[in-house]
Amino acid sequence: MAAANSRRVPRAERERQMLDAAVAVFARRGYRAASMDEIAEAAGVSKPLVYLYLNSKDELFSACIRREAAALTAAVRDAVEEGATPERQLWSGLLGFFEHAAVHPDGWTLLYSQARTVGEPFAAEVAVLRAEIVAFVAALIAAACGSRDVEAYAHALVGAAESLAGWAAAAPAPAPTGKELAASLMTFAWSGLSRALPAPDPEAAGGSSAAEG
Amino acid sequence: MAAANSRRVPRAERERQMLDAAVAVFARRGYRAASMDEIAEAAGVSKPLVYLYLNSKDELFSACIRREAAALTAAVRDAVEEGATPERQLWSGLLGFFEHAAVHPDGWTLLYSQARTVGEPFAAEVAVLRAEIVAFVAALIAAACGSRDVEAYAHALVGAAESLAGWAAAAPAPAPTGKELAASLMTFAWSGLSRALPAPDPEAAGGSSAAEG
Amino acid sequence: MAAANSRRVPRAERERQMLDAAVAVFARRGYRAASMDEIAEAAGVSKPLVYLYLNSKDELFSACIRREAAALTAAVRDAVEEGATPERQLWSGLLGFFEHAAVHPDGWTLLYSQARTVGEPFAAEVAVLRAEIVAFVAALIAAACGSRDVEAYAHALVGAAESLAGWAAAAPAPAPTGKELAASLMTFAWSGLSRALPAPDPEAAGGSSAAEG
Amino acid sequence: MAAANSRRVPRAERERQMLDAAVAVFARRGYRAASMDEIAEAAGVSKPLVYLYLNSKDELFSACIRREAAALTAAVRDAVEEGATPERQLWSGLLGFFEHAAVHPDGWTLLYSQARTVGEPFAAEVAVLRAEIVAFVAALIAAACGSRDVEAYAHALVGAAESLAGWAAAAPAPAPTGKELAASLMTFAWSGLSRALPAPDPEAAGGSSAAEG
DNA sequence: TATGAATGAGGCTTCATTCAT
DNA sequence: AATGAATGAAGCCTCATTCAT
Repeated sequence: MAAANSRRVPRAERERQMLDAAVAVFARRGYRAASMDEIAEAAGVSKPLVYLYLNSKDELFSACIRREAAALTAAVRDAVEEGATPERQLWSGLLGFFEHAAVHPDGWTLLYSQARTVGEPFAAEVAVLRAEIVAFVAALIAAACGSRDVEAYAHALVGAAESLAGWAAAAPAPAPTGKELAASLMTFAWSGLSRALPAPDPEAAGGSSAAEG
Repeated sequence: MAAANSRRVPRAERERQMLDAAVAVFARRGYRAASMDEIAEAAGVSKPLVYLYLNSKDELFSACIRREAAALTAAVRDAVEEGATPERQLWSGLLGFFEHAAVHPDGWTLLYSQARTVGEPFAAEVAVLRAEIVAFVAALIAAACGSRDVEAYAHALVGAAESLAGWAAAAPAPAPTGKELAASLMTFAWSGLSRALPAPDPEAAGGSSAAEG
Repeated sequence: MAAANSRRVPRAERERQMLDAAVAVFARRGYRAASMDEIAEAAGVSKPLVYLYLNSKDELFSACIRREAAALTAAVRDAVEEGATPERQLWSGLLGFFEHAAVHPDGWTLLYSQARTVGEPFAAEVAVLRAEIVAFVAALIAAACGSRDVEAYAHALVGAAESLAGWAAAAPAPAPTGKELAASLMTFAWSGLSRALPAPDPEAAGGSSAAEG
Repeated sequence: MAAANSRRVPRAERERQMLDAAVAVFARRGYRAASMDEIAEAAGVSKPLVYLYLNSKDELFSACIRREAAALTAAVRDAVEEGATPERQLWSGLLGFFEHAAVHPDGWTLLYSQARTVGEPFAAEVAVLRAEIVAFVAALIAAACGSRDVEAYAHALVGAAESLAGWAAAAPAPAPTGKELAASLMTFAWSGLSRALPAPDPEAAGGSSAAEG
């Protein structure tokens, strides 16, 4: 009824379809409110098949988290320009993050909103992911500014990025692009952290919003 | 059995007990996973009494949100030094926010983590609260910098504040104080927004005057 | 639908009704094939009430076993004439056993047929009960005959009693009475064990079938 | 995966494998708790093949009962020394029974414990088997003693034999041998039934002649 | 001969909610 | 003001069974 799937699909593809459906439903409803019935229908299969392949609601949710976390970290890792200045690395990482969040809003919501509020053991999985990101950002900040209080700054920056991603996802039609968001956040934060910076060159910083928009 | 409550408590007091219990349970478990049984037991009353006073799980949750939102906005409003400079207003508001969040972790979790992830109609109530805060911050930013992109900056700042509050709540024993958090955030953000600031050391940016006490 | 129970029954009585129904259903269907739906209907209550009072199918089954085991051991213990000769004690115990089994066929079936074939942990509970009975019988045999191989004889005697009880339960209309069964078994076994017995006096032995029938 | 079975096995062999697996699983778990999945895996084949050959769980269980019942009756029939005295016939039949039960514990459990507790129609099949055995024993008793109450005695004797077989199956390491069990039971019962026997020592009662080997 | 893919039906359990006192 | 007794509805999960190859 949901999707006009062809019968007799190989297992790997079915699993992907199920995970797609599950991510969407979990993101929209949350872990508890999502029903396996709804997920199965969204995937276009019967409930027992979901259990045959993914064992339980817990394991299904966990598989969703792991898949989306892997996709997000891969997107950011691939976006970061290795070898560039810390500032430029941060810029490119933010850009990768915002663009991934824009393209995969369900995955983003799953990680950011849902998985963190569900109790253990899921929250722990996401906490690890977030801690890695914070540590990465903290390292960049330390490399660039040698600032004290690096951890607080990193948490603030990550929180700001998350907030902007959520804002953009909920924004009406012409939502801010990833580039605009990254530029805003760099302007907002970076020049504050490295207050010595003379006149933040748009190109060096990754592009100010004025130059890019 | 849960709490050795005396029988025959006046209604207002009983309602407060119930809301206290409900906020704690909702914060810890989330809306769906919280059961009316657990809430009633935590409040030390029978379930029918909870229904007699608060009508339904939905209304109970809504009442929790409203009470905690009112408490949070009151705390911030009371903390803001009216008539001061925008910078100083922001500093004092952040301080009020962090201190309230530290003292009322369940209320903070309820608003920040749980109410936002539950579907409508609750998310809307919290979204309104957040929008008000963002608008207030945006106005301060505009007054101080005349910056374009004010809305993005406001979202970033609010997200940073939320992230720091969550970090502090989860931090081990000597958690950062509200003052430290506010100072970090002001340093991180404010001096970035008004790049012209001469010597943005934490004290100068965070509140140099009598407000420190 | 099942029983025209009056509403609002005190808990203790409701629990008894539920256990009665559960013993009957478990005895007839076995643990796995019995459904909580059928038990609830047989008890004349809704399923949630069964769970409210008895927690789970496992615990319900366990409660049935314990209740029926206690009833059976009490019936046998009360029937045994303490201080009498071993032979007479065995006779009176068998009589108590057969009469209890005849009056409580569901309880008997539950213990003898169903609980033993279900896996752990239930089988262990019944195994303990049976071991106690075998030990009691073995002691009587030893006291009376000083026989070697007492344990094997006790197992044989208990098995014979169980078989006779099952036969009587399944027999058509004029089923053998407890007295007849006990007399048959005493004739069958006792005089074999104490082959020295000269001419088993019906009264001393508890009554031969000819004398009693 | 379960058993490294070679592909393309002839049907008769495959059916035997399946029945072996099914008897083991049914004996261990009971009819309801045994799953076709577990049976198929234990047999080292896929589930559809089990259905192709044996049609349904009911028919599979029925086939198991019939095979094990036939094996048991064949074992007893082959063991009985035709033409010998009733006493000797009973002795040899018991010996055959105990030895078969010891060698085929799963088959024995299936017939004695599981098939009888499952509802119709299986219980009827086993009831027929048991009735035949009881009738055979009753005839021997009648032939030997001319006793009244022959049916009760036969039920008692069969029950005693079953109990001893179960005891031996559950006994620790040096379990009683079939010969020991048969001797105990003959001593216990036979000399009781025919109280006249002069010196019913186990050897005399159990089989004094060449049958001992 | 043999199997990977798939499902309708049903069972255990929990929960928000109400009734009668 | 307060509660013990009770239930309709819904969710997670498993199982016997079949289809298409």
